[in-house]
Amino acid sequence: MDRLPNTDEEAAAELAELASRIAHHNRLYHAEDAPEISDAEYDALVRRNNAIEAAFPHLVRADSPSVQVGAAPAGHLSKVAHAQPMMSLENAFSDEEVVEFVARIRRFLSLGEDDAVALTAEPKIDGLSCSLRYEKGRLVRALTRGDGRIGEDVTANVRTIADIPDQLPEDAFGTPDVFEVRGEIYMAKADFLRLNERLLREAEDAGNADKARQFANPRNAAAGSLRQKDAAVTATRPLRFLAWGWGELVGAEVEETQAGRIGRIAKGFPVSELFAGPFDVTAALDHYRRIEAERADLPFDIDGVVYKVDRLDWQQRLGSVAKAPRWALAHKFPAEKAQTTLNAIDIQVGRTGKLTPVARLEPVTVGGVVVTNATLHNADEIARLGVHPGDRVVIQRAGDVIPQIVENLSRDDGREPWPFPDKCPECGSDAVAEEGEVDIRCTGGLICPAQRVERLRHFVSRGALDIDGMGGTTVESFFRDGLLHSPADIFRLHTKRDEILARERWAETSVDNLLSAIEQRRAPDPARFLFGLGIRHIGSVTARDLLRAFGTVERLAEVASKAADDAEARGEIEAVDGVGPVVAQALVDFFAEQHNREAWDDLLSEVSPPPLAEEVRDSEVSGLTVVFTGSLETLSRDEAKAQAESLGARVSGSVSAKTGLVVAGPGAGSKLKKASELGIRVVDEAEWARIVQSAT
DNA sequence: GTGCCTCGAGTTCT
DNA sequence: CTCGAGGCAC
Repeated sequence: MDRLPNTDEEAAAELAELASRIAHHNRLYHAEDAPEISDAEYDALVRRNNAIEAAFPHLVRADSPSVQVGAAPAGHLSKVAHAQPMMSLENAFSDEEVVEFVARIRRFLSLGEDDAVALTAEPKIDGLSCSLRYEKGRLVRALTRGDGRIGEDVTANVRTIADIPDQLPEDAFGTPDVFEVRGEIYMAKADFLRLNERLLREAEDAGNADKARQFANPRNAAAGSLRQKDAAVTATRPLRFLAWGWGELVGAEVEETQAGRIGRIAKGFPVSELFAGPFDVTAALDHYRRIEAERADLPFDIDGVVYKVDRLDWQQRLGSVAKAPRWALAHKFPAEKAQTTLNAIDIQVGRTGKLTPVARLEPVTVGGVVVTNATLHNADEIARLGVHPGDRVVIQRAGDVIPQIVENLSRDDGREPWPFPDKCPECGSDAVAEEGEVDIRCTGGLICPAQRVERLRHFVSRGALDIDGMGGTTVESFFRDGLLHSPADIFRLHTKRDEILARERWAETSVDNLLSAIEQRRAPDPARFLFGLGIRHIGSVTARDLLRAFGTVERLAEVASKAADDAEARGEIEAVDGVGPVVAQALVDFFAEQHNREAWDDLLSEVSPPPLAEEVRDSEVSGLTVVFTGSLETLSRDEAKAQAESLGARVSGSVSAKTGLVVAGPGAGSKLKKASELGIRVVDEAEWARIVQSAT
């Protein structure tokens, strides 16, 4: 590193420059774009900044990056890509599934009768996964799991956690170039209770006990505490850490087993006392039961047991499927259940007119959160459960989140089934099920205020026009107060500036921001625009496929109108990939409807979606059909597909004589075999990245 | 006609 | 995230 500045002037000037450069790179991370510089270079900037600040403490700027590390502009944390993705785990809910997991591994590795698959087993702590990156033994960055590929930078906050050392102990680790330790940040149950008491006391002292912000459960408390903007607040929160794995390793000593490497990590980090193995399946399941028995007495919340294949070379060979490794499994404890009273069954009307019954429940805590609503899906589900308002029901949170009613304790088949309405509760129109369908829909169409508001919400939603400052709640309240009736009205809101200003919580700046965000959408992406219209069966993917075929929304409308009585036009629509008779009919119906035509013309008098312009770069795969197979490690399927399309290639799911290139990741099977039989070029993910890079 | 696979739609809570 | 329906390949 360069020498430090000698004078205040030099130091101040360099700090100013560093502040602006670091802020610039933070913005790039935040925008989720490919950063311009590597993590190491970024860290060098931050370290340089900190070194100068240490020498010239009186010059620390108000906007200093050291104050803001981990805190990007709007109070959000900056986003950084993981060096190696943090995968999630496949779940199992029964012993049989665990046995099948091992059998699958045996098949995959073609093991003989005598080869035993040894597993480790450890409790799965209910906290936040976090990856700690040590370079040359020093902690340089801590990221949350995020979506697995990109996490949130919580370095400054993590430095306040006592369980996490700043420096890897050299006697156990040496000084590897890169050593990423992964584990769980959590809050112990007792600490959680004390924290809530403290928060309540502090609120009382401040004279607003009723506004005390307490946490619902230890997991939320840990998440809320870690993701603080101000690391000083995190420092006052009792966070803890348990290591369970690792990420990128460069220049580190290599072990042969999971247990071996965890053993070494344990020399620098807390590791669960219940980590055990290697086991055969029977012993692993015994360990599961032991942990389950101790569950209530453990100092922290757990939601299952994780098994991992002990041999690291086997882990390597097994690779991963989609987002989860094949060599690990989370054996979950049975979902927590609770009893409560079904107070009422309300009917919600969705944007397609679907009537969805919702159970309003007497609030009850299940799995750490208070549940008050649960969907009942449709009339069939109500009949299956035989529920009526006033019944006692059993609910559970399935698949970790969404509450569902699993049993009706007051079931009495002598009763008439709950009368599902045959009129829309919002507009009074007939509500009927279409031939062969379970769902009951309001026939009111645009007469129905619920449908109108839901369609407007959909129009501005993130996958559609995505207008900043115009969320679902805003749309709803504007609609209710008559500022908006149809999508086109959004683009006429500028004539109602004073009315909006008169509303609560709308000041000059926010109104101006909203209006300018709306102006930015006068020429919306045509595929998002089409998707936003909410035509049945036309989701985001089909909308884009249609525009690829027709170029502009005007041309699509023309063909769809003609197709009502022109077989040739209909054929043109059905020729689009992924569009069959049902989707084509939905499109035709939409344009045949008078209201829709009027709304369409009105809307197009305000906005002009340009022709679909997909930048197609020339590359060695232009015009070819590409097939992705096996697991992709640095890309999601969607991204890979988007990349291929941006290179003018088509993407297909199966290998045939028409395939031009196969991109195979680990675990590729039959498709890879077929490709080699047909003599098709096969490349790995790294080679694919090169092809994408070299496109012009 | 049968069986994947993909896409659309609806949903809970913080 | 999960379910069901639509599309398409075999």
